[in-house]
Amino acid sequence: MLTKSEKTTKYIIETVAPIFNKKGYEATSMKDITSATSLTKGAIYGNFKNKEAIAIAAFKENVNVLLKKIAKHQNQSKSPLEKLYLITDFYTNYYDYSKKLGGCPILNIGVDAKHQETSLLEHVRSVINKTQYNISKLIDWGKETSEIKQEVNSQLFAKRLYSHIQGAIFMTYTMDDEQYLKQAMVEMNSIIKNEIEK
Amino acid sequence: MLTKSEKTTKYIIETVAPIFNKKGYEATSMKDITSATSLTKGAIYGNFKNKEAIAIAAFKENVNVLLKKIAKHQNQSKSPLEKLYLITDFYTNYYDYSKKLGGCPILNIGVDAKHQETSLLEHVRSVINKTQYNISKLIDWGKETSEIKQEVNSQLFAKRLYSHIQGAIFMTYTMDDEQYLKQAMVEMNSIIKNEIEK
DNA sequence: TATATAATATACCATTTGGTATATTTATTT
DNA sequence: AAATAAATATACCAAATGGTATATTATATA
Repeated sequence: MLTKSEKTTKYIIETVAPIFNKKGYEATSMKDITSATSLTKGAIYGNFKNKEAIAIAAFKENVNVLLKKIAKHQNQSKSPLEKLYLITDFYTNYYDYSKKLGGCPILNIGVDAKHQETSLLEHVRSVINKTQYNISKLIDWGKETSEIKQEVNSQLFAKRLYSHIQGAIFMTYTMDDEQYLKQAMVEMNSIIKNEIEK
Repeated sequence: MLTKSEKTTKYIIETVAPIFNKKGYEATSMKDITSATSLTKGAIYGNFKNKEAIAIAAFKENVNVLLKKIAKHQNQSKSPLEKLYLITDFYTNYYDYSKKLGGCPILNIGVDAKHQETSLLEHVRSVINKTQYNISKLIDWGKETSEIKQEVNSQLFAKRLYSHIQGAIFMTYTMDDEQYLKQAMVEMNSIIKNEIEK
């Protein structure tokens, strides 16, 4: 069972996560945080060391929610190749979904953290590396099950897919045009079909 | 000839352009601006209405410098198809180049401006639309000169190319890994060769 | 129920924020 | 050179910033 402060901590994180994601680290003020949570500074600083700690917890929360959602989506199939297709399938509808999070945390915090002294950028990089690693392992697994061509460079493809997705997310958000994301996923599907699938 | 205040205005814009690009609108303070320029608030506010006006001027400056550089690069050839290849060629070395500007202004300001009340986002969108329009016109021109396949959807391709480039820029910057950009441009070249070129 | 402890609220702090009114300096014109 | 106009510097403002010390209130333990 959670103690009261653990519950408060959880409540604060979940409440401010979309705010930090939308506005970024510096543009989010303690006033934003106390207003959104209806708590006072005493409650906030009793549960977090400083603003940076809240921002990091908020980013981790967003990423956790997102990665769990993707993992669940991938569970629809047990085949590595199909799981690959389920990634592009997930991102086809990512615009609507990620709006609930306040945007794409990787894109937003990745860009925002570049000029800061926080450790947020390292967290972003870590998430990207882990995600790309998972994709490359999926490819390797597909080679073992003979669904995927042996000659595919799994790490290179993972970077390629990830870069493609992030570009489409940026364009879709900036232009408020979902076609970028939809079209990019159509393109990735045909790349998988033509270049990856055996 | 420039008046004194015109010279000062120009000097301020050129000096603060990379700062706004790096840090974003809210995170750049008037103190940053006065320190960087060694001018006082009197000089700054004598030449600009407010901080927002400086940020917009700074963004326009960065975009102008960038677009002129690309245009010059494209002048190496007079063929529309070759000009297309010169775009990917330009972005192959974009990491080093854009560092001087404080990063990619489209990416940085595009993400940063989303949560603001400034008109910066509209400016970003305008630049993206114009750039994509130029690319699509290049394709159309290539169709006329019979260098490019008639069946290519020029507008769709322009969006696809732009999205690809921006994704690679984001990844290269966030991961500090130029391979994303280099690899993406190799990929785009082969797409042009296989899908666009007659 | 009394006591100890944990959690939250309040009041305050120095510093910084964007912006302005006015004084001073620098250019331009007569 | 004197007068005028333009440009910049100085001094100030109220409001907001992140953070802290302490008071108060809930909660858990004895």
